[in-house]
Amino acid sequence: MSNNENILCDITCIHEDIVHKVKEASLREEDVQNLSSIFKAFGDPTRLKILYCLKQSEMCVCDISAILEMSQSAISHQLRVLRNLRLVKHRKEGKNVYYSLDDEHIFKILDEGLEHIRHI
Amino acid sequence: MSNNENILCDITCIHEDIVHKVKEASLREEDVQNLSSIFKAFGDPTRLKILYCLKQSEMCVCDISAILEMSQSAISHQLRVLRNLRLVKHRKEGKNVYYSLDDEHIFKILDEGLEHIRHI
DNA sequence: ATATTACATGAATAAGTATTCAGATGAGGT
DNA sequence: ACCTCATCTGAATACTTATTCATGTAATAT
Repeated sequence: MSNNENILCDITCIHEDIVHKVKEASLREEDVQNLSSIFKAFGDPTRLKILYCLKQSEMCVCDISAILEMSQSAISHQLRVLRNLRLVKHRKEGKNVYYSLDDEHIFKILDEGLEHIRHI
Repeated sequence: MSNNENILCDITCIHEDIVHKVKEASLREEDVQNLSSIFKAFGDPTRLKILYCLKQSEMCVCDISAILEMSQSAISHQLRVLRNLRLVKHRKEGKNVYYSLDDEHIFKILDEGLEHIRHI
């Protein structure tokens, strides 16, 4: 190490070559934020259940709140989060609002996750 | 609807057939908890960066803290979270502890997510 | 033995977040 | 016009969590 590339953390055991290479290949901060936001959305049990419901069928808010046995307000708040992240889309029909998954990728991410836990 | 399957929420617009069918096909609560825990782990920027580093190479704690320019303690705390969820494994060698991704699935989930945000 | 290094850990604090409650909006029916 | 129903929304609260700080531990070097 010897020379001090590391002003912030005074740790001396650094494997310079690896550190340098991996640091070069870092994700852009913007991508990290976007990506972690999406995973965070999947990371709440309620939202995960909602997404899993919508994976099976388009549905209105009251359907979801009936299935999950939770208040309509709680579901609505969570749907807003999912909407803002463009994980779900909605369509108005009379008094009802129908939600569905926005993208095939959402399917895949869900399935990949499910396959993982089955595998443990 | 007429009959009251819905004691918890007194909403009356339920599409009984869909609700019934989707409720049958629900994930087990245990699976939901496990799966959301894993996604939640991916949902923190720091942890996501750590995982992305380890995707490229096995690494010791101080390497990671150098790359992310964060305190060794912060990294260590997060590594514990990842360890508890079995997303990373570790190997001791002298004073150093080397971390790496535990499973091919972790790769895939990361990549699937990345592909998603590239696609927006 | 003593000092140093790499890492782990408990406690504390600050920031974030999920749900509830109360109320608002907007569409339909009477 | 009035009421009901489906949904949304802001505020409040209770809970979770990420980082820091201080300290502990185990391995190595002197």
